[in-house]
Amino acid sequence: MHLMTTQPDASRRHRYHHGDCRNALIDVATQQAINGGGRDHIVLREAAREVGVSPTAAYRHFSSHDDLVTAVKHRALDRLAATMALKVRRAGGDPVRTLRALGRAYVEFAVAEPGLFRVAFSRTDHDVAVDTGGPSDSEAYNALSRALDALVDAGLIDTGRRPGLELPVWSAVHGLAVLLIDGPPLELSQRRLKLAIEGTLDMVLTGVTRDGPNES
Amino acid sequence: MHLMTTQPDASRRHRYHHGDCRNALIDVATQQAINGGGRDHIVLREAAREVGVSPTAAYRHFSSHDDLVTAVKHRALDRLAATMALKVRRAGGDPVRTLRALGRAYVEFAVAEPGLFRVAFSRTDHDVAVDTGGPSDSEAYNALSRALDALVDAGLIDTGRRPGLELPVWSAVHGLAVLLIDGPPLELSQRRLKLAIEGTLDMVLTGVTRDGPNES
DNA sequence: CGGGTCATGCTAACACTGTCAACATGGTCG
DNA sequence: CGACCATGTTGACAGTGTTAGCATGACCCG
Repeated sequence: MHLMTTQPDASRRHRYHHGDCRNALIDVATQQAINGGGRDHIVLREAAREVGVSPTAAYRHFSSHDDLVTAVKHRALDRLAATMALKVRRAGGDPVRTLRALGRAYVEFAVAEPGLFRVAFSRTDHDVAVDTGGPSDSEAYNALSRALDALVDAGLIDTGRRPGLELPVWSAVHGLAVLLIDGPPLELSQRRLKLAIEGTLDMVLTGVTRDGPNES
Repeated sequence: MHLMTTQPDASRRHRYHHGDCRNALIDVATQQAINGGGRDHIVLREAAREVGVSPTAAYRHFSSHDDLVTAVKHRALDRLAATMALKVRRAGGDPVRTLRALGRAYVEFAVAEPGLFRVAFSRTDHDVAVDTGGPSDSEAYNALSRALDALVDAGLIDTGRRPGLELPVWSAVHGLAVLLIDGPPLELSQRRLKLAIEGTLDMVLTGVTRDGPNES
């Protein structure tokens, strides 16, 4: 079967007998998540088959199926952070526009790549086992923190209210993303989708910068 | 095997040969979701085994595995709506307290029953196939709508801003719930959890009742 | 009252999946 | 050159969703 000549033959990148099978597997697993729309659609055996490798070969690179989806999960989180960083760079220094760009990129990513977004926030056994560091390990979370700090510096957020503000803001944006892709069918037109996003961002910014009726 | 006497014997409810096997299956499937913490842990064969029935018997009541989890999903949504309705009744007529009670009940349910909450908002093939009616089919959503209307009536929300306000508010609460049970490990103490919930509700109420810096 | 029909169960089987144990083999390096 | 180790492979096992075909009890109608 293996028609491998003795020559090293570095030109061909299509044999994984000492090409990186690991990344190849993550690639197709990622594609499975994208096409299928979730983590249940990433199936180890099919991925191995597509890579052209035996099912058990995957176990040289991943300790379990769950380990593979964890790899995809981190890749998905990276892509999310990357697109957010890109949009933020285009916001010009203004803190309000920065926060809005952050949130907009977040939910637009979810809508554009629901499969990736779902596995990015899917529970993996790996997470519950080893103590995954808190949210500050996420570059997206840190970007949010910096944006809020900038709003304080700009005098738009009262310093006393600043602590613990990340979670409410993140919640609003994350919730919108999740509801749009997994909630009840809202059948939003492109226009109404935009309105929902901007409306949510309005609520967040107002809620964070102003004072309101705080009777519990 | 079937030691069924000819007498109707209505007293015994423990045989499912003409007891309702369907509800029995939903019961143990629901328990699977609760114990396992998600929809992947609800497995048809094991449920049938536990009910004391052959695997294929389930197919007399559910067209597929997915159909079973859809049943559990609706049960979960009902329970969520029920606990919300309970808490709202205790809020006394005040519209602000009502909205807060609504949100609090929502995320407290998610934290108390993560398994049920996850399947309540998990994508099922059944949903994508038949056109499940919009969110107004959900009693919880309608309760939110009424609470917002009450805030308008109380003069706390400008009438012009009222339309489309359900989604942002729901997003904030839903996002918090999801992040608490599936997001990065925040290791919140009971006290900090309370603060996160109330802080989010503060943001929502302020954002909804006040006016803010709306540069897009 | 008796016989047929239909809902509801059962068994056997298929195609898959994740996972493990045991074996093979190529490249690397002392 | 020869041993080692990373990386593959084959074969098997348990468990899953799902289908086809068969059995039988309960109920209804003539």
